[in-house]
Amino acid sequence: MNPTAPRETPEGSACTIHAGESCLTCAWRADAEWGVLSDEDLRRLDAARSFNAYRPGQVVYTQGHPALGVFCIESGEVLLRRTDEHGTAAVTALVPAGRALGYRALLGGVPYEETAEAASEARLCFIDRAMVRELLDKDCRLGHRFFRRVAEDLTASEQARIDMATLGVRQRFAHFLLTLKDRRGRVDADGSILLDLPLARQDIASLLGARPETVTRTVRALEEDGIATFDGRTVRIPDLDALLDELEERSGEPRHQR
Amino acid sequence: MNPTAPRETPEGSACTIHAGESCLTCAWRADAEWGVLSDEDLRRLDAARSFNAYRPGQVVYTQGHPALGVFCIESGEVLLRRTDEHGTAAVTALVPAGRALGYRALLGGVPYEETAEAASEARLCFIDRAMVRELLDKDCRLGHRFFRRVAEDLTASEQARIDMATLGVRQRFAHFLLTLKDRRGRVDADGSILLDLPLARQDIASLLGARPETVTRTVRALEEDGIATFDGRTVRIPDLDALLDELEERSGEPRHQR
DNA sequence: CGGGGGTTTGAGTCCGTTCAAAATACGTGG
DNA sequence: CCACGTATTTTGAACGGACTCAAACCCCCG
Repeated sequence: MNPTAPRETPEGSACTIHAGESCLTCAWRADAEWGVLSDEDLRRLDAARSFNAYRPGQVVYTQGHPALGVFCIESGEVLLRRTDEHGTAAVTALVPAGRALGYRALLGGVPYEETAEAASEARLCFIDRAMVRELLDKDCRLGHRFFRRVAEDLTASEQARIDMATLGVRQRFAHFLLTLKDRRGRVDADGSILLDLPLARQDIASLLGARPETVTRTVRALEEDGIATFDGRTVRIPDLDALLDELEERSGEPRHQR
Repeated sequence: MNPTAPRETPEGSACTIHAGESCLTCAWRADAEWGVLSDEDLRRLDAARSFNAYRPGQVVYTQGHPALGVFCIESGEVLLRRTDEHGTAAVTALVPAGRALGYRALLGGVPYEETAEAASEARLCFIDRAMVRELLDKDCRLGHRFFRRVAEDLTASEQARIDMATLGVRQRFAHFLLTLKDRRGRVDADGSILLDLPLARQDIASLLGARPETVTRTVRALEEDGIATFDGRTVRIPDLDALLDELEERSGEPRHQR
């Protein structure tokens, strides 16, 4: 269950930079859980946190290890990978910048439930468990915010389960592209949308609950239908409406009752 | 989104019984979230709560309605049914006795995310939102307990997603039977295990992420292989090991990395 | 006794998988 | 900077599990 021993500090040898943004001026302050804290508490948070840069693929924390603290994604995206008791591994989420990581394990008092690794170049803050606990005790609202976040995650996970049962791979992939578009989509000179896939094909497949071969074929099919063109990890979407139409066509859907 | 107007009291016309178990002597006290409360608080909880009986299929609360409070399942089981924005309905969980219901919406400050209906004959407690809030404010540990519960639910939901992608219907069904066995399994005179299915075939299918026809065929296949026999809603499992073996055979499993 | 929903059964189809091999991308050391 | 070995991605062909559709069946209830 616990292949390697726990460590004292965040894993990997990412260099610690003390020059990171202040929590008070953080771009994500409004959305982040910490946003409920007073300026004074934020300053204490500021002083206590450390700041690290990660290269793509670098592990942030490992499933099964005791939770050392909470991470915040300042920039980049982080992949969550879970291995169950049968040894089956799957990507469970691609977490966007601005969100916290590892709070579930820390607040729940359990080891990390998944391995987190940087999907792209990423910069993360790390807040030690002692500081988190302290802030949590001081201001109950912080706990509420984290509760809300988990509740949202749960809703999202249940929706993913429904989609898995209801939608085909093509539709799930289209949905994934739209999510990416909202996060990191750019508009090209000719008006078409550009975005980069932050994941290897394999990991996209795992996230979608499909095999890599199927993803490849789906990509080709979308290209042949003029929905999108793929060049390496860059995707071009000439007509957003065409992609949106993909989601509507729910082929064989269970009759919704009442 | 909100088909009917919210109501003042728990839905349906279940008769309120004041003679229910006291929270202090509740069989689930040790497991339940309220277990962290002091005897004094438990007495206040006792006084404030109401107690209702539900017939199978009766709605406890409805998706989209504002959260009025938290329910506790004293006996019986409750089905959670979720309808997404496309109108696709799916059973998301079968909640066993001893667990709370509706806390996610209430604590998260959002409307109920799903419709809850009694799967079997059930007896539930209802705790008004005002009382929940009061206890929550007074004792932070209660909030922690609920956080833990949602975190566990999330882990379970993610596992279900993985199972959906990895396992066949037959294995998912076998897994479902084993869950039921742990909850409500009895041992017959001849040593075989007996249990009742608390759900209609349709709902089992939905919970498993399959069609009713497929469930029927799976049932037949299990009977032909001597794993279990089905008589209406009663299931007989002559050899538990044979059923357990079903779970091991993960046919085409994604190579687990590292 | 005649609905009516739920369940079962059958036949045919399709989507996604499996397996195997070729092609491409990638990182590393020379 | 190029050559090489490895990992990933792509392609092809064949298979199979679960789905669709449609009809028959059943049981419960009025």
